[in-house]
Amino acid sequence: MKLRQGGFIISKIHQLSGRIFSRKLKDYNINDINPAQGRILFALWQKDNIPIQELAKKTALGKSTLTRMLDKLEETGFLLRVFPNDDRRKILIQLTEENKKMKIAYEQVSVEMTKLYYKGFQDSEIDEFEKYLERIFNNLKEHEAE
Amino acid sequence: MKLRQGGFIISKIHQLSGRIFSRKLKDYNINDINPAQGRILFALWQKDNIPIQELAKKTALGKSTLTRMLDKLEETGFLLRVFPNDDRRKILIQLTEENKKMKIAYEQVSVEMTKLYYKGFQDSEIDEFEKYLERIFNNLKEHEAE
DNA sequence: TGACAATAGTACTATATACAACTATTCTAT
DNA sequence: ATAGAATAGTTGTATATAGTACTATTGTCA
Repeated sequence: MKLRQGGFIISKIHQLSGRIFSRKLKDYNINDINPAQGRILFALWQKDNIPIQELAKKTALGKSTLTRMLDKLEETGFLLRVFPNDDRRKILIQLTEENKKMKIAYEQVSVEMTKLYYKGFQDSEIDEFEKYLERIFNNLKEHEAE
Repeated sequence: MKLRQGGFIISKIHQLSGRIFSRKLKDYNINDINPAQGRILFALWQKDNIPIQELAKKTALGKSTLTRMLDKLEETGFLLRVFPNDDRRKILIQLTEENKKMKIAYEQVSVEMTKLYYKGFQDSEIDEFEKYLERIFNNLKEHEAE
């Protein structure tokens, strides 16, 4: 079989882009958000009012990581823990109004990042690429679920 | 502009696959190799006798991370630091015979991982996907170099 | 209906990784 | 020929993230 190194390259991209991203955040004076928190917010902006367990799946972060990061985001006032009546084991995470400024700045950085990422790509290529990524992610998720 | 989340998914894949990979390593009783060390060896298997700086680029790990991981890999006997005469700032990293057993086992796990990753992919799709990855990695590297 | 399994979240602790500051060496431009 | 810039690597310290063990709650099936 041919030598495949997709995973190797993905790790490298993750690490390199993480460093670039956090430098960009600093340039925008966003100092109180780390990568994990960014991912949490990003997931919540798409849909909030969800339990921690679901957030863990959407961000691919560990539960224990979630707990800590949510603590901090709650302290900063970006979100709330809400206790539903139907199942008192669960906790729902709700965004507050507070995070809207953050969202705007953060998304600006994301756009810059995306431009850098996909420099020289045509839209159709990006579409195709991201479809591949989804397929891989699903493969891994299925494996985890077993 | 359309919402792009390539970076977001890549981070998730990185994290998820990291966890799966390290569990697999455990199953094969490879306990003394962490992700960074795996990446270092993987890079060295392709070409050794290179300075640390170059390894940093090839693995996208930080210099200081390299120092520490190389210490451990040297302790375990998987590699040597060699001091060239022409430039005494440099140190070359050389593999020892010792790591061959490790290499075989590690590559077996890699193959399993790759199968999982690319489940349902045709060879041509993998080729295309990995080309995209390389392009993105190069975009980021260029940006770093500036 | 009650014992035991499953699920949700948290706390403790260990590990992975990086940044910034440092030493040693080499390059460069006058 | 030498002062200052650049490069290679290391060390001290800070942060990110996860695994495991724990508590509380809910589901299940004899």
